[in-house]
Amino acid sequence: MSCCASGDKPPRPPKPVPPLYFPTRLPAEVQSRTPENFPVPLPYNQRTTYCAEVGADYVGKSVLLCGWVHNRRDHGGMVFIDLRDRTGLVQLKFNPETDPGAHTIAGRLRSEFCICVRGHVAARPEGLANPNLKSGMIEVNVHEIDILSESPTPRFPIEENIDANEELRLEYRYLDLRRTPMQKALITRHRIAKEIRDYFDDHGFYEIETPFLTKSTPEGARDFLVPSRVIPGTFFALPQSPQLFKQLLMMSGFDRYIQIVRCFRDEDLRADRQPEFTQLDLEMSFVQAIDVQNIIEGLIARLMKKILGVEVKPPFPRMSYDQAMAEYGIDRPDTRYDLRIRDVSAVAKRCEFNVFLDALAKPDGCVRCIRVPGGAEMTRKEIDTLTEDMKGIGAGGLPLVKVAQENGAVVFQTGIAKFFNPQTTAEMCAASGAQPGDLLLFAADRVANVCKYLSWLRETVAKRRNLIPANQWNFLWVQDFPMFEYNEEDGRHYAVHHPFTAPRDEDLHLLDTTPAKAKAKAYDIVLNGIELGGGSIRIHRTEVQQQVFKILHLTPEEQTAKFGFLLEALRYGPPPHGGIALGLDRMVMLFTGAASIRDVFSFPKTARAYCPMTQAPSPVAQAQLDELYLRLNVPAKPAK
RNA sequence: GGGGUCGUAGCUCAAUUGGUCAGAGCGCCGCCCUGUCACGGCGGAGGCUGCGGGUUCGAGUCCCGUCGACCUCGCCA
Repeated sequence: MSCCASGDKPPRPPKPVPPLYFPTRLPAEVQSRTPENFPVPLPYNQRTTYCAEVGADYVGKSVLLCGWVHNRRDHGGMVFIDLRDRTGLVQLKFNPETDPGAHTIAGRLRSEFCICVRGHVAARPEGLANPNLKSGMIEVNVHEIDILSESPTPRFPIEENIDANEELRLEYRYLDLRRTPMQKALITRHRIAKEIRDYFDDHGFYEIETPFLTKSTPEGARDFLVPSRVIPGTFFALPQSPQLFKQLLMMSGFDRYIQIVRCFRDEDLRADRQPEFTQLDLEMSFVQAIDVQNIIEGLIARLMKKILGVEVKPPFPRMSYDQAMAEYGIDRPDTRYDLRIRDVSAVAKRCEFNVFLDALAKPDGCVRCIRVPGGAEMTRKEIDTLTEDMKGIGAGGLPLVKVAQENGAVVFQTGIAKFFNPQTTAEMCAASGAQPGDLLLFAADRVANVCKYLSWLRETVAKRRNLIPANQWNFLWVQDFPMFEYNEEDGRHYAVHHPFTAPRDEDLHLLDTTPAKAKAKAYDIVLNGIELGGGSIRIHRTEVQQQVFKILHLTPEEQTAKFGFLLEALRYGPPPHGGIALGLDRMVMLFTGAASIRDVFSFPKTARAYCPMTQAPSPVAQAQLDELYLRLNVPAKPAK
């Protein structure tokens, strides 16, 4: 863009070259001595080392250090500054008697000023070492200082632990990232990524990039769309994953592929979800599930060892999807604690409790429960809170009984105890394994809801009652997922994993007859109840792929329109292949102990996918819309 | 889209049933202080209680709406 309205102006004089350092303004009496004390700016490009690296071996040596003012302790005479960089802190000492010029400037320093100092390193006097600092044995006697840039007081302190509100931290993300825990998280993230690349390089994988501007996928998450300027009325989608590209790379014969790759999904966010996130994506040719699992187990063992110093020993336990759902109510069970789900429908059927009876009358209705050992001690308040929270996730309520002993007989108390007679009480105890002192929590509804409620209860009770052991790393493979899930509302099947997942060989024939019964060659890797990733062996035969598409209600025309390139590629000698994708962000989160995925992103977004720092997303100029042939259709807010 | 928690000084929070309730700690500013490292001492500044309505003699407090943050259900093949 030109800023000149008229063309005939004389050439502007060249702009003065900005000084290499922020001019240090001194009080008059000191400024007059500047040429003497500070003949040239300090050569900040010749840094000796990082702050926390200055140790006993530097004693007596001259050092040049750069960093930020972390803290100032001004005694009127002596001034101490903690200088901070990405390694940590070092104490600077300004002595008015030996270095009056530097001392005067030290008086002007404020938090987060960026400075460069030269001085000599001295061992701290006896008894004055600071054991909390890595460089606490020494200090730097500063002779010269340059203020490279100043800073207003930050809206929140740059400290290890802060409780500033997160929106504010995101608005000033660059300041938040100066904090040690944030730096540690991103540095750990780097180390994990590097370790991953080294590992796969060792195992003969090639990292190959795939497009971000690609084709919208019909199923799965909502796509982020990018309009094409060149072909009006058409759109790219940002990839939800490089799934098809990596399969095509197998067809190209690369045999072993990995990529640490950004993926995009336009869905509502959570504490462990961002709209753009990073996957470790891999694909291998001529493999079965066990081969992919072996590779991943090796990777995880190596990461755990190198990053955390923890030994884990493959192979990891395997669990079928059916078992996971039956015992844990979820396809990613946390096996660090028990609280397993028991089906008690048979006994419930004979209780005069309408909630149970109504549930059992429904199609695939059931009554299941979890037994909380010693849970009878839970207070009324705890139980009421639990009940309220259950309603919050959609349950009608929380039927429960406390198990007690009276005159040598086991009895139920409180809650729905009155619906049990001695006979059903005994049978319920047998079915649930209940002992006196326990609490039984029930859910009665259709299976899907019961699983949802009880898996939530399991996790919540375990957390609230501190049943989760610390420092335990329970890796688990969940496998034998169903191929499809039948949706009653629109009367069709949906892929549980994705439409390219191969059925088990022995279930191939079920695709013709009862596809809902077919199991897939799919596997998820779960750590402590968190899904780290999932993968599958893919379909490499055209006719099977077409059959699966058909079950998914894709007409041959739709198949061609959406996946023609894949079906075509499958004609040209595709190798059997399979792979997996792991959520890198979640992995970093677990390795660093971060509470939120936002803490392992450099610049994350809020729950509304908004960036308080850049204020993205934002409106664009009409001209930009015109260029893309777009017209907005934003509904006005309904007035009330 | 549903449920929950929250919004008061730069930051974190308090303010009894609606009634001297505009408060504290930290931070910030000024002065003093030569061994601090959560330095210390004295003094000071700083507020549209998210925003908009309503009830009331009176609202930070109650009601309605709205905006935003976080958690969660749906959603995320």
